[in-house]
Amino acid sequence: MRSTAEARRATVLNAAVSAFARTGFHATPVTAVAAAAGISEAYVFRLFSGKLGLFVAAAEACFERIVAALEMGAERADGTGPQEILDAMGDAYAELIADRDLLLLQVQAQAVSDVPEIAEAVRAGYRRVATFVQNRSGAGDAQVQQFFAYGQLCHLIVTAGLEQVPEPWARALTAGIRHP
Amino acid sequence: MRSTAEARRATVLNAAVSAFARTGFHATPVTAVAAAAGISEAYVFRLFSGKLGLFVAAAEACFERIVAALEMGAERADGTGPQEILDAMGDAYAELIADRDLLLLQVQAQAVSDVPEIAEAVRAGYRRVATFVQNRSGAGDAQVQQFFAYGQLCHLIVTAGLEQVPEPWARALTAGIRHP
DNA sequence: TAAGTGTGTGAGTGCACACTTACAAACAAA
DNA sequence: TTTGTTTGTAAGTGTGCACTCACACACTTA
Repeated sequence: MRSTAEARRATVLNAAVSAFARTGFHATPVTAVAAAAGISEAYVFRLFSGKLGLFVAAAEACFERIVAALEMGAERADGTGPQEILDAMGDAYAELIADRDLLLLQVQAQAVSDVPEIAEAVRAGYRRVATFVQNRSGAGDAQVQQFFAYGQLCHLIVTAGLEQVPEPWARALTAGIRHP
Repeated sequence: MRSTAEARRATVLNAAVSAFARTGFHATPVTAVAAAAGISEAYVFRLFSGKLGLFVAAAEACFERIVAALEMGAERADGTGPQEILDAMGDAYAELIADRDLLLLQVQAQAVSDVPEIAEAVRAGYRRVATFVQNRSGAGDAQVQQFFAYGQLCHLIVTAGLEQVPEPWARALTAGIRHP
């Protein structure tokens, strides 16, 4: 036995997050994530229930990591006020722009939410993230809403590569967004 | 001659916007948009240079319509101040939630922006929309940025169907967003 | 009427890819 | 050593789909 199935599942999941983030659900063959994980395609199908199951698992892992990143951010907040914690979380989230994977996978998942299982995973993920942000920061609805609005703006900035665009309209959209 | 190629191109484009909005680039066969347009698949390929060209054309049409919708909104603004015009545009954009097509196609296009031609179309589209918003409203960078941030939040609300979710976190995210 | 031009399609072709199956090797327990 | 279980794969299978091509019909012009 080379390794346990559980360990394999974890490495496959990592590969899946990256692969699906880059090329999306329909454009990433499971051979690609199998190759990235260093195992055969057939074994991926044994470890996960089809491509859809793999994608849903990757999405769940994605939201899990986002909550972890926000928690890390909140811990190094300057103060204990809601807005201070929210700002610290925002900085932590903006740093994920370096990763790209977690940002992009959310966009990919939203795009394929005509598949009911994926839509449910997206809702569950945002439920998890949003309730965490509410509870951890103690902020009001309007503040939380603003937090997520600017988070979504990050998705546009990353997917369209607006950081690289020197024109005024792009500067306006990216102003104040931390880049690492 | 049943019709001119130009007229056909327009109806195909309408069908393409709807079809791609729902199922995205990779998951919509051009047979689907051909069927929706009431013509053969082969003729679609004669009217457009491949599936990619069709998608890019659809995306461009999408942004064109968005600018038109914002213009309509701006015209019925209460006052002439930047924020008043911006708010009126925001209401107009929120009404597009009823359409879904224009909202969703943006999400789909962003998701496939690993294809260079599509990324460029997205940038061109947002350049068009953002400069229009800037010029037409006369608002400052921060206001414009906020406008787009909440616009992107609309995309999340629509794709995840958050309007239908009665839980507090979803209410927080959707608060104040006009539904028609 | 003959030739030319624009509109339209049926019937392929080839390939990518989701998923299966038959099989093998490593390890454990008896 | 034998039997069983888990990890792993090579080699298919079937299907969906992007794109092509040969061909036909409508309409115009000389």
